[in-house]
Amino acid sequence: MKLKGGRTRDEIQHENLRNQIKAIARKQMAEDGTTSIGLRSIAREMSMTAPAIYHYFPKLDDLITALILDAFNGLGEAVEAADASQLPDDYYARLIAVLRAYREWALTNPTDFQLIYGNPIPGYKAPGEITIPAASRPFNVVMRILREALQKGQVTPPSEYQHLPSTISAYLPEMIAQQGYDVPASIAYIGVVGWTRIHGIVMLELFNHIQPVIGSTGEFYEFEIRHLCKSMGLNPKA
Amino acid sequence: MKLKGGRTRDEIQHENLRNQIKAIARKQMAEDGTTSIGLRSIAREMSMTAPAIYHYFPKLDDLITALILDAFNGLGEAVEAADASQLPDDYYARLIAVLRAYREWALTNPTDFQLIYGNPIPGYKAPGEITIPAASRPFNVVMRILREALQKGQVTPPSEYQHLPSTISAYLPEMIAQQGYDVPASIAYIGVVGWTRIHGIVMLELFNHIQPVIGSTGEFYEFEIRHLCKSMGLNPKA
DNA sequence: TGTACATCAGTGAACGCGCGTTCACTGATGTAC
DNA sequence: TGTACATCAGTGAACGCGCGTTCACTGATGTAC
Repeated sequence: MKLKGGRTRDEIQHENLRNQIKAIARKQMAEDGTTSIGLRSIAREMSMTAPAIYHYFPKLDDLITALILDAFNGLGEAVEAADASQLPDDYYARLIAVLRAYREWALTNPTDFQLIYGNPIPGYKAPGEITIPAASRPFNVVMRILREALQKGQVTPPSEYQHLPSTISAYLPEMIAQQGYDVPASIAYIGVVGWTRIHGIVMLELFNHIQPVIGSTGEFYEFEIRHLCKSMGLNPKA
Repeated sequence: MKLKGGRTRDEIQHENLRNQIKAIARKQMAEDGTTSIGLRSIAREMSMTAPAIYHYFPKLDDLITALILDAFNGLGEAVEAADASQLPDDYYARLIAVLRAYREWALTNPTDFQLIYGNPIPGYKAPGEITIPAASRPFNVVMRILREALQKGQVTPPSEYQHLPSTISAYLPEMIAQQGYDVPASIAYIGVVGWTRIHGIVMLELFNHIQPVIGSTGEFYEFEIRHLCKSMGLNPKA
């Protein structure tokens, strides 16, 4: 029997169970780390036998891939939503919102963040052709904001980034073309710089390395992302 | 029978075996991740029975603590050696060498780096009173260089860091006094900023997230640490 | 110099637990004719 | 409308493997008298 969307009741039920399995896997990760995902323990928690899980994920690796995809897409959606929540022509507000969203998503989904940006899971090999597009979403948003801001003349890449190291300036245009970013190399470069900067703060905060040194990681982050925008000539709307 | 240093042959033998156990644990981590350390598998590789290990590490956690300590100290020593390898009054060269050493140590000891800065090991709780002093060593080196450079007037904290967020400017002097850094808050702050910046690059490079975007991570790092020094007014010796 | 003793590294067996994956199967459901 | 069939979620048993930790013990060594 077909329902709307061309999916049968069975297919919907199947997907519901896949989601339930993933939800339990996420819970287990939160409790015991990303390496603790186990088909047997998930089955136990679902009051099922272990082999039943194989109807939904033929291999443990498939489950992990699904979790990683969900995580990348979750971060991507959070970042895109933050961007969309601001006035389209307020590039400063958009970029700040996006940078905040990156940190907030990491702090509210620490195990998902570890799953995608932390230690690899032993023995697991991610299928790049599937995960990479999802992984690019947050960076795509930043590139879009910077491109639009640049078109309106509201971004001026720092002068020292006009002359990049030779290997990098040879590489970036290729990457930019491939990704369709349509920005000058200096803008792509500063996007990468921004990413590494917020990522370093978030990583050190996530594992509690930086709190004892700086006190308030929240204020530190706010202060730093503002200076980051400023350093590229992107300022609050008058 | 006592030998030099007041240690018996037995004590030396005991320590040798502790080191051998740690070496095998490190090898296993390199192969299967930080969560794969196992007393039984170590014993197997040493052609021993598992209970024998308990003479050297009463708990698995003790072994992990020893590995973490070694890792922090290894990074600390690498950074200190890099500092010492430069002319004492060439603060720019010293800081650059130190920043390079951080990345190089991470890349040549990726699992040790994951052990101290990556995902926590499920169920393991680090004894902070032991690990924190070792963990501070690299940052201590940076603070020392900046303090000396400042005394010689060769560092000028960026103007925007003269006015820090209130919580942070209230917290830093306390932290500085406690650690005996003897620098103004703006200098401590920029030290933290520097740490988060190199850490972000290293983390993203270590897990291969940034290569596809920037091409050469080595040149990127070099370029960025130079700009970092420049941004605090620390320039190459004439 | 010889003997009694203490020390302690290492063994082997056991406890109680975990895991991923395969296999033949049951039993319910929906489908085709 | 009734029957034969295909589909597939889920079971239970098994395979072969892993783990940390405890326990009573053996056996060698060095020490004290």
